[in-house]
Amino acid sequence: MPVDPKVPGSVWTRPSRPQREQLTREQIVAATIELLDAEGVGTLSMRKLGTRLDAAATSLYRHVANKDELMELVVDDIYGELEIPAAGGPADWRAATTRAAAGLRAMALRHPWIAPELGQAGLAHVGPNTMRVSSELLALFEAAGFPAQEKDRAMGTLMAYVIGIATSEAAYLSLIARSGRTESEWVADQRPRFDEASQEHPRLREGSSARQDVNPKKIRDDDFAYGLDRILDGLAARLDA
Amino acid sequence: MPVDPKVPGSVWTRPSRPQREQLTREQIVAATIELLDAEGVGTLSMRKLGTRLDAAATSLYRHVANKDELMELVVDDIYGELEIPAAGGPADWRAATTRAAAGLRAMALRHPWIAPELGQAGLAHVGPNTMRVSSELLALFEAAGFPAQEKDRAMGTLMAYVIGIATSEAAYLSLIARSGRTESEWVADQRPRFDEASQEHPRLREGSSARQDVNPKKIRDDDFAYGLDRILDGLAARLDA
DNA sequence: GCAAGGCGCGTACGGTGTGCGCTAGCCTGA
DNA sequence: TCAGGCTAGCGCACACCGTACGCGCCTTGC
Repeated sequence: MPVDPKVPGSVWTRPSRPQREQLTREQIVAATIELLDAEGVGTLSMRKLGTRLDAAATSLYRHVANKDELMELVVDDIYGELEIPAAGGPADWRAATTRAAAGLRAMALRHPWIAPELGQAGLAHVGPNTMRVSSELLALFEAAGFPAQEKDRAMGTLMAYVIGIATSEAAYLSLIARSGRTESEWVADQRPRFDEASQEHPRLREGSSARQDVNPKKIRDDDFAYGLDRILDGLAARLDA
Repeated sequence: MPVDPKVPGSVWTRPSRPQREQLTREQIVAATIELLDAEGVGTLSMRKLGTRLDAAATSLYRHVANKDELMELVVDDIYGELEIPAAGGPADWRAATTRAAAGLRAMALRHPWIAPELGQAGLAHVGPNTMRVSSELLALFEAAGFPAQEKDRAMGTLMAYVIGIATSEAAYLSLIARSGRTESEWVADQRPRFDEASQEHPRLREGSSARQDVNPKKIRDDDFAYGLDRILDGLAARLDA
């Protein structure tokens, strides 16, 4: 016999509300990040998030205006993980910048779903951590000796590069993760398919076949470092002029 | 008197199928691009796309495996718009690369929804146009004199930068477009909000307030050119060594 | 001891992508 | 010439989605 939920049980039989501690914004953000890390951005839903917090989906809306705003909060929270080295003198500018860039990339690879969001962020998001990171990065370029009109551009160049490369790395790693294979296995699996597709573009094959036996993670690390070094070379040259 | 659609009208009264010309993959891709250009990626749905083609949403699935595959086709189709200058000698390498980068950025700004997709693409998509563009770009770096092990990396560096910067530009422009204002109006509107938010990070304000009265489009163009020049400087230096 | 406000929740609405199986027209082969 | 199979479009249905709304409980401040 189904009970009509409209008519609550008697005061005696009905348990008092399970005394849940209140939902908080921090809790919601933290749970969202766990869920995103575990399953990626495509399958995040307010209902799943609610379930994970033992709450109804609609309860979340007391603490967060909507899903987009939640994503903004989440992105800013992740930026909180980032430590930018303190600005030293012009001498260690390059080392500091390199470490900052590596930290940003590492952050994006720890949370592969975040890279596309970072790209979207730019001027629109003005969360506290985002601003702190920007400000600290800017300080690095300032200490390096970039004039006021240029430090913004120098930073923008670096950020565009790191976000760009991290986005494709993250997409690639997510794809592999979904396939259930290791990176090396996946690369080996895909080679015939890729070779066939690139049959009429032999130039595309050279690079990949030359590095066929190298650990793919090392390739990615080296590629990242290569581009970063070139960009810092270019910026350093500008500094000397 | 409502007609039960389960019972089709008699053969005589029921019109023969309206002789629509067949749906084709090309048609679907073209319509998708129109829809995306007009309304952005967030509101694209298979049903809307069907309506635009005078077809049921489910009919599209005869020609396209699913929405993700459709997006891959669309991305590759857009890559078809791109003309990469032919590889000349080492002399005009820099000019050619600059033009290629500008073309890629222009493409991404013409179709602001594409930038995030480009980031995701990387190795996963192997459409014909994508491969042609990669191959032609690679030829540019080869002609410039980069050794076989390095031309891939040089290209990757450039692509990461252009995609990174275009992604945030595109996101920003889409935001403005949705607000219904012009870019200059929007910038002026946002200034107080931004100033307040950056109160405790004065460094963030310097750059933006210094350029307060410059045409924002020109700022974006100049910023892009600045980073591109630095990167090409860095790559050129490597070439000389 | 009571009023007010904050919070969680049930329900509901208008979407989404897409699997399934029917139908009708076309092409093929006998 | 005609039967039979193949194909493309479609209606329906399913399992989701984000989120507006309003009810009632619980806590807080007086």
